[in-house]
Amino acid sequence: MSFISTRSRYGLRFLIELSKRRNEGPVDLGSIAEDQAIPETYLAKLVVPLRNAGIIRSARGAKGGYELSRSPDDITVLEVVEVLEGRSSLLECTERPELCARSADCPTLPIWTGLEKAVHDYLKGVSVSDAAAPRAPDYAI
Amino acid sequence: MSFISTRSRYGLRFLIELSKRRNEGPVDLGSIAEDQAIPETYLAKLVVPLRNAGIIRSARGAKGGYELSRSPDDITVLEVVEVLEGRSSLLECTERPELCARSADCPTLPIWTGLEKAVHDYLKGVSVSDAAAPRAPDYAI
DNA sequence: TCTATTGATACTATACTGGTCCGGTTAGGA
DNA sequence: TCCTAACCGGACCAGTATAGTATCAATAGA
Repeated sequence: MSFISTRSRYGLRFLIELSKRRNEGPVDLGSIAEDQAIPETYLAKLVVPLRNAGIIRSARGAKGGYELSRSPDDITVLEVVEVLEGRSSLLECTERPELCARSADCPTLPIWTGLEKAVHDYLKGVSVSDAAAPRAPDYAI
Repeated sequence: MSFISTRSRYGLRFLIELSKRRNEGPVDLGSIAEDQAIPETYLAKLVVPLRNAGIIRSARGAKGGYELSRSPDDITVLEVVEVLEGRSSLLECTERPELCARSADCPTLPIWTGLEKAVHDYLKGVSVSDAAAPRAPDYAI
């Protein structure tokens, strides 16, 4: 549907689970997939970019699984979204203005750039540990 | 690609043109399509929801065309985006939480709701006349 | 009536989303 | 050592959205 697809949404829920189960050692994908009701094979694919980005680390073999490789305080939702959506931007125009011949004097460009910044600032201000917190914090409505 | 597709982008540029050519009478689609370098047949489709929403009005026949039916101060970019993207939300979860069985205690829902609000507030604060202004106003970077 | 212009509908190519499937690799434990 | 739980990687697929194109009808001015 959009900028925030199931990739980000599932991925974030996965990371929240990992943060709740810290110091249990590696958590296997299947158990998270099951209790988050996310198709395991699909989740398995989301996990790849998260690992490549250094957000989680994996352990292979029996008793293997995944764990956060950093404190959940240090993982912003912005980073998760960028990694999982594979782009940092809502719009090509703001990310690569050179692709648009009109960008130099496009009257709408500053609007989209401003929107981008609003989104960016908001997402950067929320971390995985905020998300995992039991009570609704101040980023909520 | 996303929440802000060519529909919103073309549509907004179209409205900005109309606002610049106010009191010329109805402006024909072809001339705007040409100088904005937007495929005319595509733009013709975007114009329909804008008319239905009461943002523009049309005149048929020779010397026909389109004009803003309100002051460009009274048309927010939020309205344009909502009308042209056909939804008000980046996410199903925030728009129709009842569709998701988990929404009641989904830890990520407040995050997406907050993001939604940030986007909404920003877009509501910019009008077509702001966009048409020659100098970059304060909504810009 | 001729012609410019909107209005409405149907069609299409391409890419993205949200998956599934399957064979292979790694490593812990009996 | 061998079994098996778990990760790894790639191919594949159906459905939907995006960005158009094409065609024809309706309307109004000259």
